[in-house]
Amino acid sequence: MTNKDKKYKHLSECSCNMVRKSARKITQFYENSLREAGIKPTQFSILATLANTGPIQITQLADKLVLERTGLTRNLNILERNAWIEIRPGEEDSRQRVVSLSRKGYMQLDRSIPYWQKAQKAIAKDMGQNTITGLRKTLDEMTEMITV
Amino acid sequence: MTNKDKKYKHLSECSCNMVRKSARKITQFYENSLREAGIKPTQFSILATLANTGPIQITQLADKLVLERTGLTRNLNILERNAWIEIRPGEEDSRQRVVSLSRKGYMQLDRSIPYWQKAQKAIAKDMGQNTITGLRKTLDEMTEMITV
DNA sequence: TGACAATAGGTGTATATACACATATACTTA
DNA sequence: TAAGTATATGTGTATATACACCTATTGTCA
Repeated sequence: MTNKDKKYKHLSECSCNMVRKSARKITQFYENSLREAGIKPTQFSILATLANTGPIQITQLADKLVLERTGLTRNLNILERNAWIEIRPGEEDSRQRVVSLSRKGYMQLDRSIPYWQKAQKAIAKDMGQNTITGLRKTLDEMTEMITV
Repeated sequence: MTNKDKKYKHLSECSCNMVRKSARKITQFYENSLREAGIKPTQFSILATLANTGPIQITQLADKLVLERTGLTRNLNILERNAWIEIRPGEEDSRQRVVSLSRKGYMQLDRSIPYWQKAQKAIAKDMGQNTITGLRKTLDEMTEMITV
């Protein structure tokens, strides 16, 4: 191996790339799983979060989802177009917009859950539930740790 | 807790979302780190891979990067616009296009490496090198395992 | 060798994501 | 209370990513 080869070898150990690679793969897998339900993973995660939080303002929702606020806005546009969510102004602060699941949104979420569960189980079976649990812990720590 | 609450609680354990959340965070971190070098993490990883492989055809490169081929094409357009890479037709098979790093591409890569290293070290310091190594192993397994 | 399958690659279109900047409303304080 | 600051959100623009579909070339086999 020449010096030149060595010089670039370690670049393949990029921590950023390792996570993104996996993210691409697992996203494809969940997209395939959810396709029949007519929903994308991002959209699913937003509906799921809304089902748990109830009505919530945009900045808070973005924070919960670890999603850039302006990115969330465009995601919400899609959900609103599908009538899965309702957005109304904040009652006390008119700058705010409060997002909530619509009846149709709950129906879409309920319809999607079995497909999501199938994907969840497939991953857990392949990797082992313990591995997944450990992975979640490590990734959550990483997500918490990084302050951008 | 009502039944309704319970019903949606487990959705927060989505394996897809846990990886994507981390991917967003760490991407932001590396984007910030690399900004001064004038390069994005995706672009950096492509240049780095090219530095290791030498001239390589597009499908093979996409495979190495675990990147969807058509997505790679658009990435390559940007790199070509910056004159960091050269693309020429395959010598034996004229359907192929062979990608290689240009002199300017090597220079850009070399200029970027210190910024990348700083990010790498920051993550390793925060998480612990052992954790990172284990994480890489698990994520690589996951990436390998998932067949879309 | 001509028809058809296989392969390499690009384009159309939609969603996802990021950041810089713009706007509107609320708050604070001199 | 007017001026300046802080907060909540949206828009412009670029990159990232996915899939369905299209084209061009190559390979195969009757």
